[in-house]
Amino acid sequence: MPDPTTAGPDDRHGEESSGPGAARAFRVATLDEVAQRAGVSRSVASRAMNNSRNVSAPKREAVARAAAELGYVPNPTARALATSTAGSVVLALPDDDPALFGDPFFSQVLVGVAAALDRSELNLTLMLASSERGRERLARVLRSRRSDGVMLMGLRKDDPLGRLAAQTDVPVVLGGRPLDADARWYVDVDNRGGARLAAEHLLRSGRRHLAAIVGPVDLQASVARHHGFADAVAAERLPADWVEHADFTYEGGAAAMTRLLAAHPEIDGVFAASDYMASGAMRALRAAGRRIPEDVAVVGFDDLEIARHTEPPLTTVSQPIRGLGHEMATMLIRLIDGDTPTPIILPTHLVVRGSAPGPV
Amino acid sequence: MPDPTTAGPDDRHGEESSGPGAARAFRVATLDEVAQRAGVSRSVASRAMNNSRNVSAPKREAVARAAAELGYVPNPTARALATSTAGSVVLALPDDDPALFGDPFFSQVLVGVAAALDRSELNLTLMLASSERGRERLARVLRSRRSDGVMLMGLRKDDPLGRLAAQTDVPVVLGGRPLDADARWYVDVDNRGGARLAAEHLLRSGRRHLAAIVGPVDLQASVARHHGFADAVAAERLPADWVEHADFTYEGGAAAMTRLLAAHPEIDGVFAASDYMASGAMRALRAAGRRIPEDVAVVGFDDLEIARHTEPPLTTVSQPIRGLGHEMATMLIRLIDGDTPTPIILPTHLVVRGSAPGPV
DNA sequence: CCAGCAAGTGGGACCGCTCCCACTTATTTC
DNA sequence: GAAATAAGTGGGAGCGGTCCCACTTGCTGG
Repeated sequence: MPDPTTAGPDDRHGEESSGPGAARAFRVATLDEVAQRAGVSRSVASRAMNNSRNVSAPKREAVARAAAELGYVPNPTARALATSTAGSVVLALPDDDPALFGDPFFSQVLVGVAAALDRSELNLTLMLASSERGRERLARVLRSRRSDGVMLMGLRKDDPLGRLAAQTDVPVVLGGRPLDADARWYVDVDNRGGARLAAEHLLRSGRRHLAAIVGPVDLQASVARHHGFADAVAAERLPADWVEHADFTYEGGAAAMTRLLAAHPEIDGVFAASDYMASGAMRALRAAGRRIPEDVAVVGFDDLEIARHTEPPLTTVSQPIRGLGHEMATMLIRLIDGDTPTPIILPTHLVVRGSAPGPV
Repeated sequence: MPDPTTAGPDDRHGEESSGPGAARAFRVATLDEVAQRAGVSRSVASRAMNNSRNVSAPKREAVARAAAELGYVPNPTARALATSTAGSVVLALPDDDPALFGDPFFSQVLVGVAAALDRSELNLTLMLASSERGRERLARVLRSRRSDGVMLMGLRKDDPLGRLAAQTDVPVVLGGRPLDADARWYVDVDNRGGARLAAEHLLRSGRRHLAAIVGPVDLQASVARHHGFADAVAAERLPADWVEHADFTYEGGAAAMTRLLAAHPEIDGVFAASDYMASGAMRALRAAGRRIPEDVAVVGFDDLEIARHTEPPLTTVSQPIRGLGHEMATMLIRLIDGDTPTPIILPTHLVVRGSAPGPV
């Protein structure tokens, strides 16, 4: 009866089993071994490890001791198979998006997500899903229950990722709202309100010829910021159509500014829907001989680090980027736990710096 | 004998058991069901799916068809348990490091890693391991074989992460070398050579009073850049000790520059070990009334986007950040496959812009 | 005194896959 | 033509957990 589990006294927990030469195959202890050492059944050991009920104090302690001595670490894969939960969530996003990757935006989201996940036992799997392969992988992961939930960011209009996520039975939390589908669960930033704040600030400081540089039309955040700008300008019965689209990049912002100046030389205030674009716009303004803020005031959006380092420092709309990640993860956890959270809109606020000082 | 596998004809896969609208508890098909539908044993089905040998053409095809019809997706967890491989690797790094998170550095590494992983079947798990909890989690993951390999970045001197990684039997690839331990497998950038390039460029353009702003002493990359600077300056028998330390941030660079100016007003060239610090130094120089590059030339390191947007644009040492991530992942994959790769040092090169033009 | 109950215990059936191995059938080889 | 070899097949034992459930106990209460 060559049963290794009951083999004999020489069966100590395998520090080292001679592998086939290359790598040492360190065999970690299993629950069976812990149970055996503690003199209890595997069931009891399992209950003790998960400290659930129906384990007497002495046995619970014996198991704890045996586990410690053996350096036992539960095998998450086995647990995952048995419970059919993965123990991990995925964060999926396109990797070719300058709005996400051109700056510390993404890193900050990640830090927030990781912080929230840190309290749970969930691991974070990252999927950059812009390539076709990447998409397929995400689809497979979603269908195979390899993950307990998904966070999706940077969704554009008609993004196949959205449809993919809608088809799965795994909880999905969106970062930002999609333009087309209406999502059940999402965390967004008050883009419209923030943009309105920016435009109102310009108006309040006496600017009367406002232009805006906004992002691509297939991003909800972009459209919302555009709306916010228009809200404020229209409220003053000023023309709200001095608007150029760019791609959230520095160069794009500069080019848009140049176009705006050509069309409307009397511009005295600019709202750019990202700090990078604002920064580019400032270069274009300087190149055109305009002084900032004397001739033209500039307000950005994001409050990235760069905003503190432009010359003059950039007045901008601050959004809680880490908070976005944190709330997304928190919402996902609640969803996984069976709760029914409600969508969250995070507040934005204006940070006034030199590029657009307030009314004196 | 109540064997569920041969239970009866009413045992079909539950595709249409739940309504089309409210996707709930969708039971995905198992290999058993595929096998049954294809009229073969599970063994054959398994072989067919993994297209290994010993499957006749007709059966292979039957399995493929059945799998397609059932929308079969293999359960990675079960596979992981059976093969005792995880199917994923982890990228671990501290999340409180401005050198990693203050700029798009980290995102770029990630894109490189993801691109390399995209060719394999490996998933990427991200662990931000600066908190004590995070460290413990990483340790558990390493011991539980939940991961097939680890990439470690941003290791500082005496970092517990290093010891943690050394104790595991899972392959470990380092991004950058640690200062204390000597790593088996790592991918690094030629920091020393790059810094030398920077200093030599300043010298070649006629600068004779060089200072440097370098990073913290517990980072190997930082020390190496310092060395590279010293190499070049010492070769010209010029003083190589006009050096201040900062923390890779803009503010730190500005403060260091101020200190340097106070100590050595005759400075006519500055090497800053990061673009952010260079950018801060430029602000300090302007504040002190120095013209760039007429009075003082400035060279940075990294070639981040910001370098193109400073005024004047920053001459800097370009390093292949995505390449770093890509090579790390590639090396890890080779390690997992049982190969024995050799450490890699990626080349750096100088990008000349306005802040330090070349010799005329 | 025995049914009734709660706490505690361990046997064993899963979870869904891989892979070894005994076995059948077709193809060589001497 | 028998033996050896190759190709194909499916049974079944794991992988390392979870968890249901039948089965002791020790107490309570009628």
